[in-house]
Amino acid sequence: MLTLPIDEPAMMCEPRFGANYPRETLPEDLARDIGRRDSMHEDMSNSDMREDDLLEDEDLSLGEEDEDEREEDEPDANGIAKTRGPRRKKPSKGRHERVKVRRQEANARERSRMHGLNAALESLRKVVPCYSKTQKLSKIETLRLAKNYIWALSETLSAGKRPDLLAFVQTLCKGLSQPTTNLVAGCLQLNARNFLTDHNGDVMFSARPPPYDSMYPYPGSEASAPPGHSSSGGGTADSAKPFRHYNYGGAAYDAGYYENASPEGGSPHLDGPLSPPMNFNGIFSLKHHDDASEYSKSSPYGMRYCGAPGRAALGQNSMYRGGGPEARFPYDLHLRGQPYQPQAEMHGAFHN
DNA sequence: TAGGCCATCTGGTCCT
DNA sequence: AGGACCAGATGGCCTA
Repeated sequence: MLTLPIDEPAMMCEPRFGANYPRETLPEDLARDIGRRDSMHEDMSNSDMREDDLLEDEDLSLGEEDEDEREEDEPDANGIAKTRGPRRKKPSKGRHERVKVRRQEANARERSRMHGLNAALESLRKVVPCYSKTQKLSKIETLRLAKNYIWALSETLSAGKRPDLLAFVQTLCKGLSQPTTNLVAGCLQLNARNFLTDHNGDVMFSARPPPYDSMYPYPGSEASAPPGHSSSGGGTADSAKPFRHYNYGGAAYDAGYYENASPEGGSPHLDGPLSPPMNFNGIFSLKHHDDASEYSKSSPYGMRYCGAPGRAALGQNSMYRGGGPEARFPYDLHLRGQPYQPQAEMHGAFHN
């Protein structure tokens, strides 16, 4: 046989994770993954090795010395030595090995890069609403939700007044898939059917969230509506329609609070020197709570945003405390010279 | 079984 | 030359 063993350590492992990617310095999961990949690499490399076989056939016909710099003219189809034009260098075995090693190193770098990207994405998952280890948001949904979250929080600051809960959640769910929308709604103990879409795909309000209404009824609301049964609140035919995700193009916002453009329309206008409110929403403080298990334990949805320890979900600072529809958000803004703790408040509202 | 999601490989491009 | 980044291709896994 002309081929080398494809699982030859010197061929497959040593160059691949040599100077640049020592296996022992890799993250644990990456090293494990690489180990798995190495074990899988036999069949994965088969195509390469078939190609390698052909190349090595040529190489063997050329001999062992490096032929990269050979100057002899190769005869053309008529047997006449070509003296002009670009000469096609046959890859020598040494050159081919170097190419292969570089390719393997590039693959390892690319894997590492993608793992870093995924790690960053995972950290992003932890600071947007509805983090769950068991039901992870997809990459695209994580990015969309993060964008909506930033936008909604920015709106909260720029508006300078209490936002409407449903409008906030609707903003969060803009453009998200239905499962993700349901997830967000579930995190906040909302029923997704409460923000319905009309036949144009625009989100419409049909009812207040029954769980909150039943616990903290608004004046005149149907306090007897059973929690979790949204259709009983609205009672309309629309309320029975399956929830569809937000339509980006024609978003129907709560006119009172989200009167600006959609998240797709760019950052909301801010009067301050910085466009987005920086370091506002407790995201950074969340870094101290990387262990989401403690949150998920107490959550009926297995998520950390429902009933975090040490915080009364529906207590004094709850967004659902009494009052009218304007009093449904958990915090007051103290914009001028007053102590202002929006981080903790927003954290409590959406990271409980 | 189709579709969604994901990890990985791979070749190209750009930059240092 | 080599690394970072990107996008296309591919195959595996999972779910409706």
